[in-house]
Amino acid sequence: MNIILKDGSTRTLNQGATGLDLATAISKSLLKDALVMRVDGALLDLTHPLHDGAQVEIITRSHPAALDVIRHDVAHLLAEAAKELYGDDLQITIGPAIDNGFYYDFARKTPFTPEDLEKLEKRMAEIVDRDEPITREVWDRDNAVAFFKSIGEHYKAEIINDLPAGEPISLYRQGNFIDLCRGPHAPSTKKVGKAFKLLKLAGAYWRGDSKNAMLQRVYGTAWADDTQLKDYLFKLEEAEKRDHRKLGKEMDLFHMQEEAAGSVFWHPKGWTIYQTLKKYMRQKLEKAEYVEVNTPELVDRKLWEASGHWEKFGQNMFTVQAEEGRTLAIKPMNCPCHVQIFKQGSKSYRDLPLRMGEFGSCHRNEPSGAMHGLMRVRRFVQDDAHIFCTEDQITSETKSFCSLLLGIYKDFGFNDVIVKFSDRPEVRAGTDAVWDKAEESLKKAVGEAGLAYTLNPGEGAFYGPKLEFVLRDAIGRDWQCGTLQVDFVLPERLDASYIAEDGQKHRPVMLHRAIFGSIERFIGVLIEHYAGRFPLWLAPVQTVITTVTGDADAYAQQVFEKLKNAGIRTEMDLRNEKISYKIREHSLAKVPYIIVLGKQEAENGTVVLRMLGRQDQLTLSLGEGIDRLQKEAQSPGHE
RNA sequence: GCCGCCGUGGCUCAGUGGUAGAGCACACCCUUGGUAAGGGUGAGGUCGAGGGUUCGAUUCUCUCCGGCGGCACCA
Repeated sequence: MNIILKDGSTRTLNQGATGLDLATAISKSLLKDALVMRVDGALLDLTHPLHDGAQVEIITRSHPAALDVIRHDVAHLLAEAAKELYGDDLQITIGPAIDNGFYYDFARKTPFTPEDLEKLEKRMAEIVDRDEPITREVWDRDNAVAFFKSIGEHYKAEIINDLPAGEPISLYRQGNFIDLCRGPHAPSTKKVGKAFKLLKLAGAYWRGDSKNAMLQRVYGTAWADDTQLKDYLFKLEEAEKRDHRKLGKEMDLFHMQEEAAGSVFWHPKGWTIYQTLKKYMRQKLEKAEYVEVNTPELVDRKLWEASGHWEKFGQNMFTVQAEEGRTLAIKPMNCPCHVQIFKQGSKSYRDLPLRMGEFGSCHRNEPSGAMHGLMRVRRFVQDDAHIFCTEDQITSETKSFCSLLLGIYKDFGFNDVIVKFSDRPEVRAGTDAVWDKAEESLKKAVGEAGLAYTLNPGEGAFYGPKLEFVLRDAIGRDWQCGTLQVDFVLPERLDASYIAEDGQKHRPVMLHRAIFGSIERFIGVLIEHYAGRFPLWLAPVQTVITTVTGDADAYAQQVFEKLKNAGIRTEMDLRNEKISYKIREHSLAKVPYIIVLGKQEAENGTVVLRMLGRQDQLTLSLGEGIDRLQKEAQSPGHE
């Protein structure tokens, strides 16, 4: 029979030949590196028989498609090792490949310990050395269920029972270990290699449902070779160094404490960043013709009942008992209040689109386990705004919002932005007809804005579909920050209207939108993105003036006053310490410019600018120095 | 909220069934030194909170609170 290879050439093989036979026929080195193969577009085991006319690509370990196979293989190594070590007390469940690695969920009464991870890892390496052949078998469904039940693997039996009828039940065997699995897998455990590492233990619900039993999940990473593994582990270390919780403490930006779990105590330096960002955003919004408002934080539950929040999200709202049994809720979002402002006086179509922004303080009672530094808090401020517009204006408003957002992200060096489109969730307000309309308008608008998007089914807000804007930071991690949500429901529920050209009352559409998302979270992202080394315009302390000896103190005082008057955020360090000591300290504090002054500078009226992390320095006249700093300290897009 | 781990001076961490240590930071003194740690002395902790076991608990145990890693959640 004839096999067509990737380069278009053909090979003639005997009837019934497998991928292994093909690889053997091509070259020894290919056979050595081959893991699986792609036949007519589908990944298969190399042991799978080929058919005449098949298009075949052998996937070697360096192939991009190999990583998932390797990770899946390693998950099986882990399961085999776990069965061998803890078999009496342990059931296997599922173990897929994920980004950068894999996990395996086990049901076991005894909790795993970190020492268990070491033991498991060792055993996995032994299994690789054993070079156990990995073979595929197709079983009859009932036999498979009975088999897994007989060996005490009830989770596996349940999975098989739930597989759609007609789906072949394939089992993979390696050594004494047998697992239900779709495959494909490498031909033997030796081929999987040892570029893996077990990383952490965690709990995870069976089938991802919090009503189900809690399983023990073991996470690991796996790669094609040791270099890739090392690179990844290095990257993890890098990410840890950038952790905003660690840097926030080191740089004295903010702190949290248990008396206010989930809320931030902003220190002067952190608050400077916060205010700078807010000021920057205000400028941008003003230019984009938004108006800014401010609304109450305590609002009667009646309004939340009317808006639908009480029913859908009441559990996450903090409430306060006011006099006479009146219940107030601390606002979890600003939209109902904005509708109240919109409703004051009568609105004409001429008033639309009305873009209403607020840096409103919101509280949400997040579950205790959800909190995470600045990234997930109970009290935060959004750069929130609601655009009241007509249906016809959805497209143009979405387009201009997208361009505003992309421009702003660019100012922070976020040039990679992914857009996700989330459509109707199961729990929702509004009729299907309204949802059809909302989803359709939003899709059209994104298309016209020229943005590609991926679909995020069922993830929309309860009142409407949404766009989520995900940015990629300096070390390649994704953060969801911006959002735009189309809402036909809230104006209806809260009875907002405007008078259209026909003289009749019409419902406006609301677009809920944010660019930073929560300012708290955005600062967290920025700290990690910049690794604490903020650009000058954001740096809480822009320069520190420090002297070589006390002789220059008087001159330093002059420079300090001038810089302050020029609006530069400056600190002075006249301590009786060696200059290298002071430079080290301020460098570690990530101050962008250290200004070193000594006798020479005092005599010549100059300043020496030392940029963070650089050895070379700039000697300028005081005037030039101030000009330079002032220019660089302006926020992007400043006029 | 769920599973596991953790909670010791301002910070990072060690340690023990007989009420505690290190480094850095801090204070004072000496040192006036030109680009990433000069030296000395000193002060500082009811060992997360509350019960229990014990002659005695920071240490063992339970409950609670908070943090960390995930899961679930995320308007």
